Amino acid sequence: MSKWYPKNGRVIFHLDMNSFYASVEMAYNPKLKGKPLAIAGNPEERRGIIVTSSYEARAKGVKTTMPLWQAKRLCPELLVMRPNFERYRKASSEMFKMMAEITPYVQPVSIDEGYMDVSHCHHLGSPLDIAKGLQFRIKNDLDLPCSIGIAPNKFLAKMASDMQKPMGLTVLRKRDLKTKLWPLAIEEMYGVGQKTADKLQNVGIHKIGDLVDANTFELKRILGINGERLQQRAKGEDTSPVDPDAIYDFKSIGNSETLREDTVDDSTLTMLLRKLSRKVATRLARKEVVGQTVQIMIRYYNRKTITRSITKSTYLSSETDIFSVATDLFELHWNGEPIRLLGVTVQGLIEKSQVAEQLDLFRYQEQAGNEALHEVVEQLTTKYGKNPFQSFTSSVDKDQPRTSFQKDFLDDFRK
DNA sequence: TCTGGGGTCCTAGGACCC
DNA sequence: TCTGGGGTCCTAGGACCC
Repeated sequence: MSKWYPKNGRVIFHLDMNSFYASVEMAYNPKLKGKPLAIAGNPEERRGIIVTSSYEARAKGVKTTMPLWQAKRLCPELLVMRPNFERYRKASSEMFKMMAEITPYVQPVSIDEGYMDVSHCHHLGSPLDIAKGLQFRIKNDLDLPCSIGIAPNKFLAKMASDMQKPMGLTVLRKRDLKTKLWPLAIEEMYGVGQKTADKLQNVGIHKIGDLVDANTFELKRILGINGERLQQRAKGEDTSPVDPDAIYDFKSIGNSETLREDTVDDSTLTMLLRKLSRKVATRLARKEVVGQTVQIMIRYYNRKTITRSITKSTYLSSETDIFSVATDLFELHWNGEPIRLLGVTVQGLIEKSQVAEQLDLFRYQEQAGNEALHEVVEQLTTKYGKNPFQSFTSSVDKDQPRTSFQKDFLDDFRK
């Protein structure tokens, strides 16, 4: 049975839904099938952008993040819908359910993609058969297309799922790297964006394969720790585990909004801050977490963006508290120029239930600490006839020379 | 008529402590 | 009179991904 599985090593799937939002809409309304369809953030707004588009739209040059007006110019017959997140969430949870029926080692990465570790699924057949079955079910039951990459680690699985779309099944083994991975352009590599691609091209690295032979010190000099990691990945090495719990320890919750028009109007900006604080508070409450740091983001008319944050000594989660801190930060740091976008984020999150525990622990430590300190001071006072700490304070305050009493104490102390 | 909104991770400097 | 080095926390910005 285990003939298909490596003796040492893992079998990882990366499942990626193809043009997910558009595909879900087509599953709901089959009349949309075969037509150029785009999902746009806010179709009525000037500043709407393309979130996803069907393959028919892509054929006309429509791309994700393209401003809507530009997409319509390229493809005048483009059908545009606004996102319907309820539908997408439902389809997503059905898809993850099907994955979880195969193995509990499922790591959701976003609404439409996830990793699976099927290293121990011998009883279900070969990896390729498992992947085929999963892809078939998702297509048959949900009417949604997906691509699956099969590889010995997450990075290669991710690259593999990208190689054939839509409805691709791609196996990428170590022995396939030379022909399937290394010839790809460097900007195709997961983890390499425009900036990194520019830096790498400047030193003659144009293909993923070029990374393999590159000098590691040189890479580290240019890209920091990421340079080393990219090289490891290019060599096909990635030990990061499939972590089903990764989605639970989120680190921040934030909301931001681009205004219809750039503005300096105080009441508009205050209202928006209030609205964003409320949204964040609602989401914190739903997840039953609280946070210690509040961050605001201001994007000005010229797209220059600043963030300002402050960490409080207590945890907060209410709309009132978040709004109050956000307003303070805003008033302190806004330079008065027209604003395009505002954002409010709460970071340093912990579970609500942990706050009480922490508070108890803190009280305990404080109390224990105070008791211990009192004891020490008492002992010292007995020994020297008076509290040495007090005289230290006064001598520093008044800039007086040390008394012989303090010298004694210090000598004693340093022993 | 340019370019959304949700995140994570890394870096780097300064404060502060030991 | 001049002085180390490591660790952690906080803050701001940048790169990347979906």
